[in-house]
Amino acid sequence: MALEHAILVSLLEKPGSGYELARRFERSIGYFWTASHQQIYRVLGRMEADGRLVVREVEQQGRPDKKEYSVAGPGRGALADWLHKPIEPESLRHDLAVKIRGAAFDDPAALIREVERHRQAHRDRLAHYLAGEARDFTGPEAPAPPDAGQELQHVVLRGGIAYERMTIAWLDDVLDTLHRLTGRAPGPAV
Amino acid sequence: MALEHAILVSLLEKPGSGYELARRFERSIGYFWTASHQQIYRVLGRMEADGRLVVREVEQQGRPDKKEYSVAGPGRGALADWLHKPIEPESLRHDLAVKIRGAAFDDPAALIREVERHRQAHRDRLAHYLAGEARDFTGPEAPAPPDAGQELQHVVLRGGIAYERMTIAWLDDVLDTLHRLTGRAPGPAV
DNA sequence: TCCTTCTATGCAACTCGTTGCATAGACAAG
DNA sequence: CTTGTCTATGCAACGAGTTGCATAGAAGGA
Repeated sequence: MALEHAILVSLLEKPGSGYELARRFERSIGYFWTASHQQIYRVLGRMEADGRLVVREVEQQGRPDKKEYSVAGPGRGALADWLHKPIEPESLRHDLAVKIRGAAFDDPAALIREVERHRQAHRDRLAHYLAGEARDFTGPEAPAPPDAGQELQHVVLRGGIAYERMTIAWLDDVLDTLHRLTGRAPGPAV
Repeated sequence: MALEHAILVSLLEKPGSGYELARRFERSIGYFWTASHQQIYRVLGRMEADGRLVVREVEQQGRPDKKEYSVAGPGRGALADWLHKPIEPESLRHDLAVKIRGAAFDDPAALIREVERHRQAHRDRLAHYLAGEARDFTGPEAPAPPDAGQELQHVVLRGGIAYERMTIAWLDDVLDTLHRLTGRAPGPAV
């Protein structure tokens, strides 16, 4: 149930509504965890019922009212418990790799466009991460000296950057392989 | 439902029982997709009911009988459909990153052991992958020249190797950061 | 006026994935 | 002869995650 913990961390960094959390999960938190708004609202409701969060109705001008959540004592305790408990090193779930291996039973050439599309998506993400890094950590606007929270956010972001760079390089390798196979043996190869 | 497709690919590479598939998902297929035996048996049953797989009872000596599954025409068609349909670039789900960011609200030093443990697990996986690569692709026993299927399996494995190397380097970065924070500001830092 | 977009919250139904448990044949060690 | 291990299959219950739909206030444009 790591979504709960990701929400606790995000709300400790800054209280917010379900809608705001959903947007954070599209950017900074989204570097390492994703969630849809339906999931977030459901979990927020449960955590509030369990006493891990407190909610405050906030009236707004020019917008619908919102419910701002923040972390209660038991929520902080639950997060601390989880932080002190070992977790299993996660395993990959990589659809594209399944496709690549499946291409042996279809037309490898047909996969080239798909791989190029993914490569572009990763290039876009990398650019986005680098822009965020410059804005928040390495640029002239960045706070100096950073506190522990910022150091930790930065090292997580560096992980995202390393991941995207590695993935782009690997997709280049995949494209080379597909071109080689296509040149050598056009059409289905089984 | 990529598990279905991963099973189809694996059974096209070589027919097998649920038990055998579960073991493959602990090794070669497991480089990029994981599944427990319960999940596999359930999906195998459904796919057989849907006519995507055919099953054959095989009597064995010195072992319980097994059910050997292989891919039927409709299964191959379903795989081809999926291969030709674009998929979304996957997003990460990285528990450890949640913990690292959460450490700002706890004791960063307490995380060092956990990160070291993960680092060791990734080193072990890397060694395992490299051994597999030498055995199947780059060593003297490897088939030469490889066919398309082997080329594609190899490039996927190279992706796993690149991922592990990247992750180990990143975890070193994380450890440096945690040591720096611990030396500078022992105890909780919020 | 209607349409769209953005903010904001939520339900219902379904599939996917995990956890715990159960069964059972074959074989080896003690 | 019991215990443990490996092979082999499976159910039941639950929690996690996705998809589709619904509602509603505020703002801006056609």
